[in-house]
Amino acid sequence: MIDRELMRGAGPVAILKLLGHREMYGYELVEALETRTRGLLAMGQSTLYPLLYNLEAKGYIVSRWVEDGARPRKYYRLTSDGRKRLADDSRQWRDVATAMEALGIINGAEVALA
Amino acid sequence: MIDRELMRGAGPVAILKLLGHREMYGYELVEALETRTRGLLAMGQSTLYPLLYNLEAKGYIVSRWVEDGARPRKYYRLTSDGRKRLADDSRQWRDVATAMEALGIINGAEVALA
DNA sequence: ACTCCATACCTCGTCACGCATAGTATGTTG
DNA sequence: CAACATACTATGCGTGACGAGGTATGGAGT
Repeated sequence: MIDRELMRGAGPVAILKLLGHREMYGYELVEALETRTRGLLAMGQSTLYPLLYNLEAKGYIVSRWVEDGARPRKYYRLTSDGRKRLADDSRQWRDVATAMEALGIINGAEVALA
Repeated sequence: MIDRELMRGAGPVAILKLLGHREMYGYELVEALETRTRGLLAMGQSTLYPLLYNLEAKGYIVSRWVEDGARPRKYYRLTSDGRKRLADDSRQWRDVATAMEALGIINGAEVALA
């Protein structure tokens, strides 16, 4: 399991990325993170739901209730602002990964950034 | 510049890694992060110093004052606990990088973890 | 029928941490 | 002799993860 502080940086991007494909509901996201990342980025409901409310409040995602099936579900999808945010966050993650490699933390190479 | 939440996960490991090579003092670390990561992981003094105090309080690093030169400097070095923590954090970072790749955030591949 | 687990949502309180801001003190440079 | 660089310290605000606890319904086993 991953540390809390690492999750702070990784959580939102992961959610935005998943919602970038198709609309999904909360419980589904919890399971998707568990299976798609083999538990590495797994987060509980008490982490996910507030995170979703936060992303919605900031306008990166929007929700709609669907009452068709057995239980009511709240589906979320990305807004255009959300796509921008996802693109920006992804760039930041690539940057950090680059820096981590430069320091020799991710890979053993440890070269100064040229 | 990277977001503060991302820094929360990246900051401590980066410092531990730098101190893994040789003992360094605060101001030197600020500059090392700036140059070694091309500003990607740059942090100000008000972020670094409290971070150092925190790592020392947890026993991952120890400090000693050196009065030889022009100004007094406080040098920090890793403890054996610090090495363990560095090893553990590095593993977590590799895990997160793996998960980010699986989600297609770092690289475009986007494969499920096999 | 009844129990238990899975599904699906929501809420509150605690704790940690980044960093802006501000302060102190000395060496170096124009 | 005024700026600027070096070097460390202290404080307060805002943000967010997550444990713990709560509600309600569907399905599976006995």
